[in-house]
Amino acid sequence: MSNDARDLNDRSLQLLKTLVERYISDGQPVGSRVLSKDTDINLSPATIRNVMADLEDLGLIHSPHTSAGRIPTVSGYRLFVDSLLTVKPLDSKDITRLYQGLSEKDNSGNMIGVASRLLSELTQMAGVVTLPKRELVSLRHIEFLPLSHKRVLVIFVTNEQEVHNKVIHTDKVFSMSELQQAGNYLNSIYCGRSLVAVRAAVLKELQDDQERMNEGMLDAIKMAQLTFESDHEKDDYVLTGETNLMGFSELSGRDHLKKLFDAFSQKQDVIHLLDQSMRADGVQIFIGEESGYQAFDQCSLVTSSYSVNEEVVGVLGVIGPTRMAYEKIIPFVDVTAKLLGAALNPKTTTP
Amino acid sequence: MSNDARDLNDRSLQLLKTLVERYISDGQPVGSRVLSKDTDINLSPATIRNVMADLEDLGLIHSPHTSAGRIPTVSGYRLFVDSLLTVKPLDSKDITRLYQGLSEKDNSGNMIGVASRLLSELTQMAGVVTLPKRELVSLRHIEFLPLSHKRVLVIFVTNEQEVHNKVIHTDKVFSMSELQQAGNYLNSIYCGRSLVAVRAAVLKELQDDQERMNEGMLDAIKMAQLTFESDHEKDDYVLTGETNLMGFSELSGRDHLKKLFDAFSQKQDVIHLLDQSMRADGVQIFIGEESGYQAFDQCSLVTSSYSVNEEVVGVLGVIGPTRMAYEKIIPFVDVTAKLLGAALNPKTTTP
DNA sequence: ATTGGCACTCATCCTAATGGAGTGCTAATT
DNA sequence: AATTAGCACTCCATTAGGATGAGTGCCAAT
Repeated sequence: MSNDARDLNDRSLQLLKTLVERYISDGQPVGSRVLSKDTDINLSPATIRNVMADLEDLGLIHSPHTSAGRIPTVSGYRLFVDSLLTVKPLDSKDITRLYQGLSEKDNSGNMIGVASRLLSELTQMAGVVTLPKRELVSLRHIEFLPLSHKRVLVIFVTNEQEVHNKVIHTDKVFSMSELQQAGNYLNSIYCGRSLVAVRAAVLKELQDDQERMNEGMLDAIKMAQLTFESDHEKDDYVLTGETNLMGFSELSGRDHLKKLFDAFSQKQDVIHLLDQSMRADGVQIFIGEESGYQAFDQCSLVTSSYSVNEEVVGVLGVIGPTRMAYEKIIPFVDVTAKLLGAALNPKTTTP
Repeated sequence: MSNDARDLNDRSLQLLKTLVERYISDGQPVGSRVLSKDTDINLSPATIRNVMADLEDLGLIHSPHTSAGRIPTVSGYRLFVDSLLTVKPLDSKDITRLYQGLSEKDNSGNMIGVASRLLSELTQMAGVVTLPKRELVSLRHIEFLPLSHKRVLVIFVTNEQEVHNKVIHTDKVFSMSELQQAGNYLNSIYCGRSLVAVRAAVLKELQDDQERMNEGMLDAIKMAQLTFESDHEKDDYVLTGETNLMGFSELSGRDHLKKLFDAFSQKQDVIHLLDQSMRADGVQIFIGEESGYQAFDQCSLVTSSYSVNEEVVGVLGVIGPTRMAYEKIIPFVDVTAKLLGAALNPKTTTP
């Protein structure tokens, strides 16, 4: 008696595969009987029961109670998606929708939102897309406007056309023209550099010799420091189609749903989870408890990082019940990530 | 036998009042027995039953089934909030929280979000705040940045410190400096005027004699026109604490919850509803079906417009189950609206 | 006009009975 | 040795019956 998944023979694996597929499509615990009719290999229910007992010993499936069929455990799903799953090609209608949606130049500046909406609409689950990483984002333009009470409104544009703004508190009152000069100065030296680079450069300037700068320059640098000092704009994401999740009976326990939606509005757990997918490229999957967050106990997350210019800048994915059609969702997320990356790449944009 | 609410005597009204109060606090249909013990006027259950029968005839209350107590109908609630309700003074802790939250100058630019969060946190229901009306918002600053493919990024600031942006498509390619000049020109003539005024003025310029303008001016006006042509930035709102609503059993029917949340993300129904409160000032209440939207069947909406400089600029409110503590929520919404108005008023801001 | 009394209705809760799906085990078969 | 048929068993789900209790409506008495 061994309990290692490696000495499972092909037949057992085949059986596990059909079991998972069947459970995903029906949502009912699947018994030896249906399994016997569903597989090509002709085996009697009795034999199948023996195999299932083995699979249960290995912790790949389990029955909710004595006289029910079996349902996959998290490990079962894991083995399924890692080794057994046969990916289905994308529906051609879906490809078209994705391609159209993500290539329209009109939605510039809201590509992220569009991507998220496409994910949720076409999968009928929740779609999530992180905003591109700040670190890999370059400064396009910066500008200051005076407010009352020693406050200054900073507007800066990154990555061609993303507009950000922030209010900073200054030591003294600035006039409109002073601020304009500061803006011009900063634009002239920092334009085109990444935000982290700017931040580093600014800090260095402040620590180094301040003598060789005139007052205006110093003020400008100080304001830049205030603007970029912290991760003021926490990594964020766009989540859509949450309501689709309310339809799934397995998530519908009242507490469960509340926890899930709370996690969505708290954001931090989701962010942390998505962050983990940032490192790997390609599709990554968190099944049920694997995520480590209670709120996602009954959920799976299929994610993929997306890249601009060969560099990973963000993550997108789909959130749904553990029992989801992985074979369709995985390629779907994969393609969406690639299309989004391409759409965000300024070099590949065609007139 | 008449069936007009006007010939209800004081006793019946008193009874209705306690019935509603009782139902709001307990959530159970209330019977003649408890009502008899709960009122000052000593009446036997039998008498009360007679009165209740009258109230039922008038459509103010009804029983879910033969042997249950009575619960208020929409009309019952309506009569209650209009004439019977005794408003409770705000909890002093709540006042403090509101006052602190809405007077901190740091959250400038996100006052709306803060207000919404306060509403939802302190009421444990959903809070909603519309963004201030564009029409009553004045242009502070406008600026253009060139993008690829004859597109231009417009950034404009309204109302001291709200930053908006939009991408417009132009006829020809502009250089950075051309765009800068256009911005300067527009700033010099339209600054300080309301967006609607700007829009009107721009249209007039275009229809009138274009001869007396030079090319640069004309380009600037055209771009202004593109920027302000439509309600591109649809009236919007900030909604928080939706998840609080999942706790209420009366809203927890799966369909119901889904419809409600769908309405939240569709936004348009909510917007339309809030719009109606724009006209009236002071607190306004929609009870259950009164709203006219199926999704809000089981909800009540307590709203109030908020004003800056005596002028109504937006609406805020609380969304919760029909069975909510109106006597607390109404003054709460009222005060929040006033504090938000004050907080948004640039003139009253103190150093 | 108010009240006590009484029959009646229904939801809720508990219990028991039944049917069915699926299992585990054993003995027979290939 | 692997597979299968058969059988007893377990447990869920559904149904039906019965008790309980809250609350009503109505009528006759006060």
